[in-house]
Amino acid sequence: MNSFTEENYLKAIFKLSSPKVDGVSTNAIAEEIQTKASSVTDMIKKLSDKKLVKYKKYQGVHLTKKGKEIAVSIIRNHRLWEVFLVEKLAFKWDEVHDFAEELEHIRSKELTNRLDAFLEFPKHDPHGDPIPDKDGNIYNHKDITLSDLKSAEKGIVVGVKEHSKSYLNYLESVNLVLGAEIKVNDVIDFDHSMSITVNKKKTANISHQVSKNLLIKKTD
Amino acid sequence: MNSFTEENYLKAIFKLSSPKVDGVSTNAIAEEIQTKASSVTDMIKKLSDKKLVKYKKYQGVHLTKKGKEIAVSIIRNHRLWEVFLVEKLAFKWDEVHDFAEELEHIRSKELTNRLDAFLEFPKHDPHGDPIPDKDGNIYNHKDITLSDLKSAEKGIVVGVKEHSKSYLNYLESVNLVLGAEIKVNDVIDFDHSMSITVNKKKTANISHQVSKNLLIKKTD
DNA sequence: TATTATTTTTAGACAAGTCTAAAAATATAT
DNA sequence: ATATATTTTTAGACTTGTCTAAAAATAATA
Ligand SMILES: [Mn+2]
Ligand SMILES: [Mn+2]
Ligand SMILES: [Mn+2]
Ligand SMILES: [Mn+2]
Repeated sequence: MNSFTEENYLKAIFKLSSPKVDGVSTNAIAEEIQTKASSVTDMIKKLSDKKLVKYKKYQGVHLTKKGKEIAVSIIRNHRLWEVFLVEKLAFKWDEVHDFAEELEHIRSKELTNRLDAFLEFPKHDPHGDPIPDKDGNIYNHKDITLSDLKSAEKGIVVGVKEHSKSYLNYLESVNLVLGAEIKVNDVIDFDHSMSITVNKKKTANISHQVSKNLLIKKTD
Repeated sequence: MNSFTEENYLKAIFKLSSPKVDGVSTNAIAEEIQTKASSVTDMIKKLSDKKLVKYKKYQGVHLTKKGKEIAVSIIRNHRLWEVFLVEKLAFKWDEVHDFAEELEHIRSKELTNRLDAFLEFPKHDPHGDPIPDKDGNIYNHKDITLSDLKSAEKGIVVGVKEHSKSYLNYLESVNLVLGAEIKVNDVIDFDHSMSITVNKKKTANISHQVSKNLLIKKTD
C-alpha cells in the first residue's frame, strides 16, 4: 500500500504530465504540492523504487503504467465524492474540494464502483471535470475557453479550469454556472475583457482572467 | 488539529473508560490499539500536553472534556458512515467497519450533520450501536444479552457486542439480524448453550459464546 | 514484611517525510 | 567558449510514531 503522501505525489505528477513535456520537473512538482524541491527528490526516489515512476537524475520524472493507474483511480474517487457532496449532501461547488482531497484516499474498487452506481454514473464532477470510468478511461472535453470566443459567438459553460473558492463564488454571483448560455457582445482589444449576456437576461463585464478559465462548448 | 493516530488513541481510551475503572491502563490501550505499551506511554504524554487526557505516571489515564468530545464526534462519524454504506451503497453489515475506520477521521461538523440529515437522523448503526446526536449525547440501550434470557422468555435482537466478520456472517446464516424475534426453548445447564426459535419459524442451537454477544430487548 | 511477578516508564534506535544549506549539473547569456 | 544563473541533488538535521531492552514502580504472594 501507499501512503497519502505518495498518492498525492502521483496525482501531482499525473496532473503535470502532458504530451508536450517529456518528464515532469522537480520544481514543478514542488510548486504543485507546496513543498521543497529537495523533498520532491527524496520522494521521487522512493516512488522509483516502487516502480511507480521512471526516473533518471536531472531528467525529470514519468509515471509508469502502474503509477498512472493509481493516479487515475484517485482522481475518479475525488470527482465521484465531489458529486456526492453536491448532489446528495447539498454542498455548493466551492465547498467540496477539500473534503474530496481526504475522501479520495479511501481506495477500494468496490466502494468506488458502488458510489458510482449510487450516483447513477455521472460523467462530470461539479466543476465540469470528466470522471474516469471504471477502466480508467478519461474523456476530456476539448479545451475551448470563453476567451477563445469572438463577438456575437455563443456557447454553454461546461467547466472551470480554476477551482479556487473566490473564483467559483464570483462565477455564481454572475450566474456563470455549469449549463449557463453565453453570448459574447463585445471584446475589448486593450485588455481582452468582454461584455457578455448570460441566459439571454443578465449582461456582465468579464475580465480576461475570468474568461480564460471558463470552459465552453460552442453553440450554433 | 490532531493526527489520525492521536484520534485513534482517544477513541480507544473512550471505549475502555467506564464508571467502574478509575483510569485506563497503559496495557489495555496497547491491547486495544495493537501496539506496545511503551508507544502508548509516549502518546499519552503528547495527549496530556494537548490537554486531551489527564495523566499521572503509573495511575492510568482519563479523557478530559475536550478529549471526550473529540472521541464522541469520531464515533458519531463512524456510525453514520456505516449507516450510509449499508443503507445507500448496499454493503452488508460485516463489510462496513474498515471503511468507517477511515471515513471517521474526516472531521467536519458541517459534513457530519449533513450526512446525518441525508440519512434521516438514524438512531442506531447497522450493528445496533447508538449514534451520538449532534450535541454528543449517547443513548445506550441497557445491556441485556440473549444469554440473560431464561426458558420460554422472548426478545428482539437490537445489537451485537462483537463485530467480527465471522460472527456477523454466522448470525446472518441463522437469521439473527437486527429486529429478529427470539423465543428461548431450552437452556442447557452444562455449557449454557440454548435452543431458540427465530421469527416463529426456524429453530437453532446457539452456543454461549454466541448468545452472550447478542443484545436483546425483552418482549412480553 | 520480604520476595517475586507484573505493569509501566525510560533510554536509545529506526523509518517516513520534511527542511536548510551547500554542492553538482544543466541552461542561459555574453 | 566562458561566465553566470537556474535547477536539481546531496548531506545532515528534525519531527512523529514506532520498537526493543532495561530500569523503576506497583501489585501479588509467601
Ligand atoms: Mn476538486
Ligand atoms: Mn472537481
Ligand atoms: Mn464499526
Ligand atoms: Mn458499527
